[in-house]
Amino acid sequence: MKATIYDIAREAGVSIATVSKVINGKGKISEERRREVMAIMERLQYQPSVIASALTGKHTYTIGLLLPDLSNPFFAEVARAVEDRGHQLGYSVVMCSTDNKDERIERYLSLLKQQRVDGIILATGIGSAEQLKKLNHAMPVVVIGREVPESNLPTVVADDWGGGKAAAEHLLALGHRRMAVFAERLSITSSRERLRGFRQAIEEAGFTLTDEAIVICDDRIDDGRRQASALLRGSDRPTAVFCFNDLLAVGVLQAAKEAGLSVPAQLSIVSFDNTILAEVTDPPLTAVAQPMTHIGASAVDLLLEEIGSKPKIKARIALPTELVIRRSTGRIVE
Amino acid sequence: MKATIYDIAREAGVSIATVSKVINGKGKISEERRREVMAIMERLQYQPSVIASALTGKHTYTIGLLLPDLSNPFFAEVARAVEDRGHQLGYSVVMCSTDNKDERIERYLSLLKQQRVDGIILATGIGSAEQLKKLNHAMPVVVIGREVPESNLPTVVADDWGGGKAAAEHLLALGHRRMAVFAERLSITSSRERLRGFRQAIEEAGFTLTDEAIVICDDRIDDGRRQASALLRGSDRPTAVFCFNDLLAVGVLQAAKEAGLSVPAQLSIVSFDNTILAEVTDPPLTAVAQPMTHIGASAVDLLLEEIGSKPKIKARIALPTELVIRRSTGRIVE
DNA sequence: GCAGCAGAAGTAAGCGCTTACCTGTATAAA
DNA sequence: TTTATACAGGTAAGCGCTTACTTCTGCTGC
Repeated sequence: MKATIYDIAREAGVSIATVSKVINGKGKISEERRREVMAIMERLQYQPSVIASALTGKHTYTIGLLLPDLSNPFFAEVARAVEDRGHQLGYSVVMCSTDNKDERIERYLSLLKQQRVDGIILATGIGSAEQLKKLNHAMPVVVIGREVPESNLPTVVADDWGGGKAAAEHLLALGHRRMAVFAERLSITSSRERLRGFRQAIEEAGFTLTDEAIVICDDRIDDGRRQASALLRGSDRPTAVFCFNDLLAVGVLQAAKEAGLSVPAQLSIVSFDNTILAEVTDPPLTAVAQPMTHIGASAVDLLLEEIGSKPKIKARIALPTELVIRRSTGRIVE
Repeated sequence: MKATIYDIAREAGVSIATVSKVINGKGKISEERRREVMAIMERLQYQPSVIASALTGKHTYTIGLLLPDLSNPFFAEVARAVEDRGHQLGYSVVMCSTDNKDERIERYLSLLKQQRVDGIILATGIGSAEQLKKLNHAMPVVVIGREVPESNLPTVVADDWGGGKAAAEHLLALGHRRMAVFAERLSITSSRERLRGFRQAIEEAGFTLTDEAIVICDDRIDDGRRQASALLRGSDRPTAVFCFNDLLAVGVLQAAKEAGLSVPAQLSIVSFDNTILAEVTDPPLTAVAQPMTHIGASAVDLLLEEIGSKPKIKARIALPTELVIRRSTGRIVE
């Protein structure tokens, strides 16, 4: 029913080796034969089987993308970029939303191995450097958005430190002194870097950021809101908060409104990521923009390099962030 | 380097057929042997090659999902659901953002065929019923969110008609009479159904919806905003608008604010989809909710049924929508 | 006029599995 | 004891490709 290389060969009166060669542009084939064969492939709507060719030890032209959640706009955007760049280069990409759960990660990894994907892009928290090394021993891996200290894996990250710093400087320039930070788990390097940059700018300005001012949240709107509600209730509430992603920022914004605080007159909010959410709230969010498209595309490029080349130059790409000033930040109006 | 079925067989002192049988739970194998073999697979970290088994004429355990854009929250949500259900059933899913461009659709389809995916879920506009039939001739297809009149393909849709009707009834109950509709291309059935439901409710109430009140937009915030700006400028502007998705609704909301109109006091907005965007705007949007998770999961179920069974019962699933009332709708305040 | 060679094509051995079919053995039926 | 029979397992033929190697022509160059 479906044409195979044999059908093409028979129809063209040549051997399957010849057909294979014209498909892959290898070996010496006369221009004449090449045309004939191509014409027949066209006529029979022949689609070479990636499956079969993969079995011969080559590539499957498939890569896996592990991320926490596809329905999170940040990751959706990155995923879109990975997909685009991948397809552009002839690769399919298999998406895996892990919810950051070890069990799911295990399952997906196993599935991807069975599918013999050519490599994996990890944008999700995976256990130890140890595990990662083991994984990388099995197949090429590129890590997005996180440094894995001792793993020496190719990585693409945003300039988290610089982003944190820029956020602080912006807020300082507006006269803010009492600030809070809403962070996801500080176990991941990107969060720590954002915090480090933020704190450094504050200290350089001669102020301090106490540990109490750091709130750890789940990566969800409602958790941001819940925790912000508590924080904003106090009389020594901050005049500005820096959120480590848009979801948290939305939560904080909602809490502020519920508490009757006007943004930015009484509370300034700086977010991180700059997904579509930042444009849609009211006021729209000042945010440290991550180059999501760039991140995704770079990860693919790195991965394919890894897949293709022997010399394994473990690259680490850091992409610049950019502070996008919108209306959620301003001077305090007494 | 990577263990194969031969390695397992050798190690266990059995034939590869036996190993294959224990892997797939077929044939008669003594409990004892089974355990032995399993233990060895465990020890050698054996991962059977889906590639190889696919070649034997079975499944690749991969399905393709074609959608317009992964970074659109609506589709991201559906994609997440498809992915979840798919993985749950042992399938990988390959995402393809088509931007609704024929050229991209073609490329993806060809890629998916070469990858020999077991089936395809189509959530994107594809040309004619003709093309679809041809595609379905090549492999199982399930269509999401659209009826394809003469194709007789398994389909999962939301109750668009009911959603449109509910939107109108809500607005009518609030006293609105001059209403506009912001729609994506009316060439797709779901848009037409929403419109039909909306119009029907209006007519049943004894009013009419003129063609001038129907604005066709691209599926983007800025296009919604641009067109809304023009519409809201007139003195005979509507008091309520019904948008066919959240992106358009956000655009309309932004335009309203720019025009100095307060929502809902001077303009009510009902959206469709109920993605995260609807919760995040200010005011949050009253919206006809689509059961995105349910849609995605059902599509997978339908597809796997299609893949597995001979008798081909072409199902058509219509899932209920639900009006979620938030603060973007209300009575006109003179 | 012939060795040497490059160009063009074919041969056949796998890649890692599944499966139809065959074999050998212990048990039940005759 | 002989024969049928279910069990447990093995044999080997592919699935649709790639590729190292071989073969056959027709030229070059001396």
